[in-house]
Amino acid sequence: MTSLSDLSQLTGYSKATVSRAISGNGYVSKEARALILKVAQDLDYATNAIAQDLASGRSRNIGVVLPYVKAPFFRQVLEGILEKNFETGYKIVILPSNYNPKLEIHYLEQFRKKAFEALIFTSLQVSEATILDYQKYGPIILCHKPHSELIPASYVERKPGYHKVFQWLKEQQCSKVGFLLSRDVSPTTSVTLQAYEEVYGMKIKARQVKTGSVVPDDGYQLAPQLTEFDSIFANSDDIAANVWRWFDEQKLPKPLIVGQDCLLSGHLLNLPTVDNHYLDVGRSAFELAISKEIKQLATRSEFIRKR
Amino acid sequence: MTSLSDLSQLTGYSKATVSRAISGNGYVSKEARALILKVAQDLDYATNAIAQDLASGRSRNIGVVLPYVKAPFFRQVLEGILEKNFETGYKIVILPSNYNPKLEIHYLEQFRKKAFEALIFTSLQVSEATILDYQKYGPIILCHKPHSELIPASYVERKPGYHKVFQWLKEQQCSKVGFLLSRDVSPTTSVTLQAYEEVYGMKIKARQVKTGSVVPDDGYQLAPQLTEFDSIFANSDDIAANVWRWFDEQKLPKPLIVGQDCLLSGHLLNLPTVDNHYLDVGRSAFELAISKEIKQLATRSEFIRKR
DNA sequence: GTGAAAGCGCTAACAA
DNA sequence: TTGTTAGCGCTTTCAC
Repeated sequence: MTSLSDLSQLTGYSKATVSRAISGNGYVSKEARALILKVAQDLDYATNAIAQDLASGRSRNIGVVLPYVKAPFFRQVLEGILEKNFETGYKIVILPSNYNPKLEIHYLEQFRKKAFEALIFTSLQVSEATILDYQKYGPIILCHKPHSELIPASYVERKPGYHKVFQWLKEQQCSKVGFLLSRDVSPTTSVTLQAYEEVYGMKIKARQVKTGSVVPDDGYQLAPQLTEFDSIFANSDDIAANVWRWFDEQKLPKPLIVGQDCLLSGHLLNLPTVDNHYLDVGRSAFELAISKEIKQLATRSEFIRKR
Repeated sequence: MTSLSDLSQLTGYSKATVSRAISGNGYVSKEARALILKVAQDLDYATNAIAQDLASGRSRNIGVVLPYVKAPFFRQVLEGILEKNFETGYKIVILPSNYNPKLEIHYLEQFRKKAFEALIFTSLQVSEATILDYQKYGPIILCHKPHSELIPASYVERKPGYHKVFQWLKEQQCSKVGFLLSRDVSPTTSVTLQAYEEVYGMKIKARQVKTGSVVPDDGYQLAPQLTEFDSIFANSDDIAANVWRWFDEQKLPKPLIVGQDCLLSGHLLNLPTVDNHYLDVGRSAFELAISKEIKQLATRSEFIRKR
């Protein structure tokens, strides 16, 4: 555990000179540098990152709050963040929230204590007011469209892709569209239903919508409730694929099944899908996190009919 | 940016008393505490995590080195780590290596500078000698079986599961087994071929083995070279599924295809698989990281014929 | 070119 | 119960 003082003592130079020699900031004579570096080498000296952080007042940590890593959305957003972060010198810290607002608050508190220089929320349980509150401690980025204009965000503009989906389903003469969604109320849910209503020009009926569709197997579990439809819009390829599997096993005629997120499962079964470009969401979220600009970046989703 | 000193000045109490009041360590009179906490509240005071780290000499960071997050192995090991870490107070820092030894060294150097209290390598490019070298700075855990007994590790004991695979293939009268592997030389490769040779009692022939099978699509690309086999052992369900897809598209009779890792793709197509329990590998790796014990934990793989 | 000294913000041993 | 003091290890002015 060699420290700067040790080097200072052993070389006879002051801590300041040693610091300069080691860090390379400021003038040091050739001989001094040589000696100091040599002794440092011999003693296996390394600067203490924590002390540097304290002295410079920065942690270079960026926290990424996410409920879990399995889901395509969270996984890919994370991937985008890591990609952009590559070799920037920031450390990406994973903060699992499990959708628990208490935990989110806990992370916000750590943020307040300067444990992180920025926070990226891939999912938010606490209120936007709370976020607005904590913004004074640094950049907090959301990964969905906030109500407030004052919160930086990087999100998917889903409408365009969804419109295309429903236009296509309409062209295919589909008149009974069923929906698989995760929750009753969520921004994604409302934009989905809105797009449908705009294209089909009719209000959606409650029975068209099945919620509780989160993990792949939910597709299999919910499929029996979908026999009345001629088409299904699922919230993920993995789920869509499991709907397909149920119909396949039952030897029932299959409805048109549209998935999302361009996953392997959908590819294998040749299901149409929506590419939501989550990677880009992650990339932009990272940019926002280090830029300290308050702006909102939208990435447009894209309907992929054939692959 | 209120600091302890500010509180000390404003309340008239010493920094020590304020520190005690805030942290809850040590005696403070009711009145003192009340006053101090009130002023702290009013000033929106928060202890500085970096300063605490410096004073306590710990970062509470654990670095996880991984080439990328897409692959099931890395993703699931990470998941296991995060799960075990949940609410321990450690911060899990993702260190993408891209299989680049230079980067690995870079992270080891940060480790030396106390940026991390422990390091988990899910994949290792640098030599074990290098790891042995850096061990003096703290625990470094590997996620494959090391040659040296002196390096803590959590890994999959693949032999048992693989044996079962080949026994089953033999029972099914498969006499021409093809292999899809990522690299020519790797611990996994050799254990795979060894298991085959032990069960079949014969040397493997070079033409049975196709390498360069890494991402799902590689299965599709390599499939045309597999027509001579009556069975295929692939290194992942995703890859196995793509082999299946190619045969399906060509309307060729399908060989028995065995995958690995219990992924959705294999499930959809009802392919036999090997569960390598990567989650457990991650969980144990984390335990090792905080335990500072030098031991090696093996998780046995498991053949899953029907699901 | 170099060094003294003052911080960064907090903790902890010891005294009072 | 509280305060004094001395760090933790490094950076950075500002003189010399």
